[in-house]
This record gives sequence, structure tokens and C-alpha cells, in this order.
Amino acid sequence: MTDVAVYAGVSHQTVSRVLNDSPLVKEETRAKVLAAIELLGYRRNNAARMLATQRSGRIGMVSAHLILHGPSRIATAVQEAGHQAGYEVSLVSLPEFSADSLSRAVDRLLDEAVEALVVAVAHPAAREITRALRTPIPIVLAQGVVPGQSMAAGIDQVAGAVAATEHLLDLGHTHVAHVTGPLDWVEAGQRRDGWQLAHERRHLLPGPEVTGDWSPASGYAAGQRLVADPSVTAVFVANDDMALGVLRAFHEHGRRVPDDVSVVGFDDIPEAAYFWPPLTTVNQPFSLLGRRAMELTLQALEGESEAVATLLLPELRARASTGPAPS
Amino acid sequence: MTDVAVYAGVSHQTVSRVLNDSPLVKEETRAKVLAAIELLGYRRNNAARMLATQRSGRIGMVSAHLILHGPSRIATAVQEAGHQAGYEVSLVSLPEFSADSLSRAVDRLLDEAVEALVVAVAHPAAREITRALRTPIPIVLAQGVVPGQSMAAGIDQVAGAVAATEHLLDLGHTHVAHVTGPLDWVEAGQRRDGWQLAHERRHLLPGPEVTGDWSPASGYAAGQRLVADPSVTAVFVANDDMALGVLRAFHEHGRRVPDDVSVVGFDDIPEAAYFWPPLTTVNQPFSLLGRRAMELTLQALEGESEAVATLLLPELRARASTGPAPS
DNA sequence: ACGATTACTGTGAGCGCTCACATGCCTAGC
DNA sequence: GCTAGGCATGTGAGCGCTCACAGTAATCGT
Repeated sequence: MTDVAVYAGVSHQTVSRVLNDSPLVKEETRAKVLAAIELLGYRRNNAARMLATQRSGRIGMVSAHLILHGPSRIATAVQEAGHQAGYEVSLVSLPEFSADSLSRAVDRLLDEAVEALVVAVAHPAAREITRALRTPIPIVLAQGVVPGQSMAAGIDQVAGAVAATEHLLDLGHTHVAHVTGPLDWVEAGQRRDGWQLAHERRHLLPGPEVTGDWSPASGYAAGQRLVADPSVTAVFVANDDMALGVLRAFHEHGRRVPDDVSVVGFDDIPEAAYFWPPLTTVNQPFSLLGRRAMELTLQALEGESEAVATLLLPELRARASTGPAPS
Repeated sequence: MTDVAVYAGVSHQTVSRVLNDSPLVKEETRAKVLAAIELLGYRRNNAARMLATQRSGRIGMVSAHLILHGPSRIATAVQEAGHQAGYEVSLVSLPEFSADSLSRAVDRLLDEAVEALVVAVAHPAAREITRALRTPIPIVLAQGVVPGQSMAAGIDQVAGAVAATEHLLDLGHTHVAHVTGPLDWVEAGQRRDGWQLAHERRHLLPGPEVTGDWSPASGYAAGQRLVADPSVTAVFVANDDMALGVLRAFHEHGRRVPDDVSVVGFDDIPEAAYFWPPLTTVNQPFSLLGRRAMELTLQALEGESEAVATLLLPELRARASTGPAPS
């Protein structure tokens, strides 16, 4: 920086002003400085800047299972929203779901002097752990959100599951089976709750429940068990990947979809519309969620009072995999 | 840090030594310092450390289309390998494929003082742009790699495409149709080359070629065009997502897979084995690629001579979507 | 024509750490 | 008993930037 200053014939402070777009620098001087910067290939040293300003301009995000559709969409959306707000977003992904690995990830981010933390980990323990953190920075949850929680943005999983289940009940099915996700995920539990709630509201007994792990393979295994039960005419599967496995199991056993059995998924992955048959599913507004989470973060950063959780509404996408109950 | 030093009754330098695991500090003193750190909730200021050491311990990665399977797998693998080597990995994703957006992403990373750059962008221009960069840091390519290139790790797309095509020719098909990816992706071109090469080697004429954009929707559109051609008994599709669309188009037109027509995909996404029928496809060793790219990066960081590109071999996974040519 | 304002630019300290070096202490060797 | 050498610790400078403040020159009003 001194080099630039000398070359442009000004003081280091003037160079600093040019770099920070200060309005109090003469156009002519600015041009000289800019030219010197260009010529010398100068880049401002961010570490020094951070040290002097006591700010990092960085927001930390911790996420898990980035290979899955939902988490990866959320991470992308948060990152983009952060960039737009002029922040750098550091993403650390958890190798596994342990308290230990979470706190190591947070540690890592704290070392980078992040000014806020967005936690998108669907494990119920995530809430407690992050709450127990003794740091003054704002923490926003973007997954595994329960209603009424403060500083959190989520998608209403219960509402989505109710919509999916009701869609099937409306078609005349008397009960709906359910393939759950791993129940240590907040979302998996909430989708299961919604499925039960929809039955309760109509005074119906829910169909059988099988637990999966989000993977197509687990859906396939679940499907094979459901095939054995002839009373099952409708299945609500907790995500699209597992629904794919369920569809395959039904195909293999000659059960036609939707003639013999209807299937609904969750997530609306890009592939879902091209399954055979095209999958009725629940679309989640991930991009919106990312933006909302970032809004909350920025508000907190500006010292606004703690906002309450926002729950966004997912939306049913009816396709060919669901039809009236067989008579 | 001074606070800690005072509290522990030592000098700031001793605290620094404890923080850096220096062996020249007495066990007793170390314990005192550690206690003071714990009590005061002290965290070392990384910005100051970077400023003093002139090192950032950070590797930059630029990637595009993180929603797609391949790119996201590569990014995850690189990040993990970097962490294991004690580096922080900053990932910036490109909103689009322009030279401008690439150089902005690189700028962003250079601002963070990254010590090396991993570029995983499949666009041919990426190579030129990064090469033209006037920075002394090592740059490693992890996608869009052509053989013989230096400082790059890639997966041999041509070999994969040859394997896929030959698998079909071996089954007695006299020619294979091809659904390409967007041809401004290096990988899409290379898979197309491999498809042609396999035909040439057997002195056969390749079947029709349709261009897609990686999405299931584009695969579906391509499938509808291929259905119209009764001579098409085998299709090599440049990725699994498009293959899904192709399968659906065939289903809709009553063409049985694999009895009437065989389909091969590329990528081996987790869903592929559960398509209907299960999709024969080409598995790419993404995790290995990520590790390899990081190895190259670390070598370059240690000042080793420029290594030549590594090309990893993908592997055909034969499943039920391919069968003998109809007689 | 003078001080009061405005517009721009310069000065020096300090952010929190590590580096190179200086110092003090203890043990071993003769 | 004295010194050479190793171990443990302390000292001060400086990394590259921004902040608060102190100039200096040009402009204005009366």
C-alpha cells in the first residue's frame, strides 16, 4: 500500500480512501491512485483490514448431508443471499451428526471470526448445542425448526405432510401408509406428525409405518414390506428418493401406480416429474428459505430485537402417481 | 492475549507458544496458560495471525452448478481432503458460466488470500482464464480436464463413454444413439467423442445424436425424438438425469426397456439403481478425484515441480436397462 | 482584505499476533 | 569453582491496514 502511495505521489491514507470509495477524494487523485494500483497489481490485504476494523464481513454456515437435495439447496441459497448483502459465507459441512462434530465445525467458523452463524442441521440436538455456545454472535437456524422458536426460518413440514396425506384421503383412500425418514431428523418427525394429524382430523386410523433413511435403497426395502399388505392403497413417502424405491418395489410386484396404489413424495426434486409414473410430491421453497434466513441474520447483525421463527409454506404438486382409491 | 499472559503470569510470547504447541514450554506453565485461556474464554485472533505469518491456511475452490451431482460431489470431496490436510477451503460457486463471473469469483478468493486455487468448472474457457491470471499461487483444475494438461486431476470421460458404447455394441446393437450434454461443457464433448470413437473402432456408423442440457426434461424431449426412429435400439445418454427422461419417453410410447431398446446413463447417481428398469450407467470416482486434486495442490504448495494431469478411470455398472439387440 | 468555512490530504498510533533475538536459569564437564 | 551449553522465558519490532485527528489550500461572505 505504501508502494502505491509513493508511486501515486499521495499518502497511504488517500490510497485507503480510494479503496473504500470515500467521497472526499478528488477525481484526479483517485485516477492517479487507481492507475498506480493497476500498474503495481496491488491487492489490499484483507487480514490487516480485518485486524484494524475488527470486522470480518463473514457469516458462517454449518450444514450436514450436503449431498441431499434439501440441504444443498438451502446452502446454495444462503450463500447467494449472503453475497448479495456483501458478506462472505463460509460453509462447513458436518461429516456426521454428532454433538462433537457440530461443535468442532462451529469452532472452525469462530476461528474465522464470523459475525453470525447460520445453522442448517436437522438434528434436534443442534438447537441445544448452538444455544449453549458462549459467544455473543447471532445464531439463526435454517433447518430443524420448530414453531415459535426465535431466530429461525423453516418450512412448515407438518403442513406439507398434512397436504400430502389429505390429498390421498380426498381421493377416497381410507388410510395412508407412511415411509418415514430417519427419526432423529426434526423434519422426519414433523412429516410423520403431519401424516398422523391428517388422519386424526378425519377420525381415521393411519396405515402402517415403515422407517427409512432417505435413500432410494431404504425406500425400496420399505416398499417391499408394504407390498405384502393388500390393504395399502396409498403411501406417503417422506422424500422423493425413497418414493423412487417404493415405486420400483411396486412395479416389481405388479402393483400398478396409481391404479392399485397411489404414492406421494416430498421435496419435488427435479427428477420427480420424470419418474414413472411422474411423482406427486410436495415442493419446498428452499431459495426463499435461504433468503429469509439471511434476512433474519442481517437483522440480528443490525441489533434488531429477536424476531420469531418464520415458517414458509410448501406446496403440493399433484402428478400421475396418485389417483382414486381402487373400489 | 495480553490479558491471558497477565493472568497466567507469563509473557505474551509464552502464550503464543502454548497456542502453537511449541515443545519448549514447561508442562507446568502450559497448564497455567491453558487454564487462563479457558477461564477468560480467549480465542486467538486469526486475522492478526495471518497478518504476522503472511499465510492464510486457506485454499480457494471455485465451482459451478453445485446442484448437479458431479460438481457437488467433487466440491465435497475437495473440501474434506483440504480439511484433513489442515487447510480451510473456501468455496465460491458461479451463478453462471461467464468469463466475467469466473474472474469475479477468483477475485473474491484472492481477496481472502488463498494460497492455492482449485478450479472445478467444466467450461473450456475456464482453463484460459485461470491461466491468464497474474498471481503466483498454484492453480489446479478438477473438472473440464484434457489429457496431458499440467496441474489437473480429472476423470477419463472418453474412456467412460467408450465403455458405455461398447457395452451396447457388445450386446449386438449395430449402432448407438446419443443424447449429449450441453456441448460447452468439456465433459459433454468428451463423452460424445468417446461414443463416436467406439463406433469408429468397429467401423460402424454412430446412430442419431440429440443435444440436451443435463436435465430430465431435456432427456424427455430427446427421448421423444428418438422414439420416432425405429432403427434406434440402443441409446447412450450423457448423464443419468437425462436418461431418466429418456426412459419415461420410451415408456409413454410403449417401447419396452431393455426388450425393445437399451439405455445407458452416466454418473451413477444414487437413484440410478432404482430407476425402472434399473439403469446401466458409468460410475465416476468423485471422492478419489477430490483427494487427488488436493494432493496435487499440496504438492504445488510445497514447491514440487509441476505434475502432469492424472486421469482417473470410471467404471461401467451394468444393470437391467441394457439387453441384447432385438432380432 | 480578513477570518470562517469547505474540500481535500497527511500523520501517527494501534489492531493482535509472530518473528528474531536477548536473557536468565540450571546442569554437566573439567 | 568456573564456564560452556541447553532449556525456558521475555523483549521489541513489524506485518498492512484504518481510525481519529491534524493539517493545508481553495472558496466564500461581508
